[in-house]
Amino acid sequence: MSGTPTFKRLPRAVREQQMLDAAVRVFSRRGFHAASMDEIAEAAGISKPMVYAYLGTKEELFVACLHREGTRLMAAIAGAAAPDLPADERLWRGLRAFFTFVGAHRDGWAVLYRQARGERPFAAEVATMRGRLVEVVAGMLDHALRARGREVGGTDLEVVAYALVGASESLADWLADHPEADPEKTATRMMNVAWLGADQLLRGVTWRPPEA
Amino acid sequence: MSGTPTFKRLPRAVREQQMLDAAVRVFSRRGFHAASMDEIAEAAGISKPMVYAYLGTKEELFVACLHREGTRLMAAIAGAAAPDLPADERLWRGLRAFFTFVGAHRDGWAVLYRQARGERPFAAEVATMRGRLVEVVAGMLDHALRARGREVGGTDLEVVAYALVGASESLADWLADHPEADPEKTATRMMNVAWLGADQLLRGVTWRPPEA
DNA sequence: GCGTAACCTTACGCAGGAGTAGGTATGCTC
DNA sequence: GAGCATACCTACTCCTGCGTAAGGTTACGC
Repeated sequence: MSGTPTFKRLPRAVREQQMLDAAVRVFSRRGFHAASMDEIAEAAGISKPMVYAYLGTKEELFVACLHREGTRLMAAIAGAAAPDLPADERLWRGLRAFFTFVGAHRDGWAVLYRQARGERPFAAEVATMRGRLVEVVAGMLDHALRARGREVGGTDLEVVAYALVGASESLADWLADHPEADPEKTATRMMNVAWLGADQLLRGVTWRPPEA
Repeated sequence: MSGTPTFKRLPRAVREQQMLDAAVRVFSRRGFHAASMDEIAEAAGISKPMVYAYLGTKEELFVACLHREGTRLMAAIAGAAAPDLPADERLWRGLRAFFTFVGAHRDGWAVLYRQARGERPFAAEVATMRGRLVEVVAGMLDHALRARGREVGGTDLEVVAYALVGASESLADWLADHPEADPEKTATRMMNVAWLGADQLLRGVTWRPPEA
């Protein structure tokens, strides 16, 4: 029987990556629960027991996806935003790397941001990653503040950083749904909002609620 | 058999609200798929067939939750941000209403923001709601711009509005996880970031990427 | 050339959970 | 107080999809 000449045999490392690719694609569209292991196996061009043999249960497979995509994303950002640059330059490079990455890995982004957030066992994983990002941004702001001889409460700083990260994520999500949009231009827009606001804050300008 | 004297009979409208309350609570914790109709029924103090009789299938039940919580949220914001106020005042009141609502309806927020986003059939629903919000914010910015004799491209405006909404959502999510945090204070922090940045933009200040 | 290990398959067991059938109790109307 | 509609229940059916058992096939070392 040589109708379909039984696909080539491949070394484990290669197959694992193929499986992860397929899993990310399927998870991104269907979500964790609605995705079936059969569909993932088929998308990977392999049979189901192979997936179990190499990557473990469905949950472990999802975590593996999360780790791979998350690590790649963080590496892209960290690689771009060298710590010895001035704050605005660092922010700019980080943002550009971020949006470029999302533009080039829409599925991975969808898994990280849309699917993993709500599902009980995975949310913590993502939260930790975001936490590291927030810390970096907050550290950047703090550094810039001290350079200007000013100081701001830790929580305030953290919350501002959180807002900036959130805005970026949100724009990234917009980008993921608009394939025609330019990542670099999106990064510029984000930079406009983020930096102009942050810059004001750094100068000591603040807004206060009306007394009424 | 009067061990548990079979709970009181209640009119349909009341039971429906109890069921929705329970559903929102369960969906917010477990997500759409992981939540079981049995658990929801039990949380509502009722048996499963009643849920089907009143609210329909699981999917319809989820949509009903989405609608109720979404409508409440939008009403809270719209009721606070009267269109005849100056832009900053409007933004401030809208934000305050938003964060107050989220602080008081954490479960509803979790369903809207964490659970409904990824799941295929529901994401569109939420996207539409967010779209309306973005439009309102963009309209506000546009109005403020014209009042200062300036004008900005539609896409630019929309993207900035999107970023502001995203940052707010993100902070709201932070708030949902920090019961001790004060909604009003969070709103003030958000206003600081949003308005200072927006204000700069309105004045025509922009940031440009370095030529390098 | 032959054992052995790694790669890969078909075919199944089994659990959990969506949705329903069919029946019971309670209040409301006249 | 008979009849009817509405509120409510227990106890099923059936399907989907996770995870596995048991067996075939290709490469590689010696």
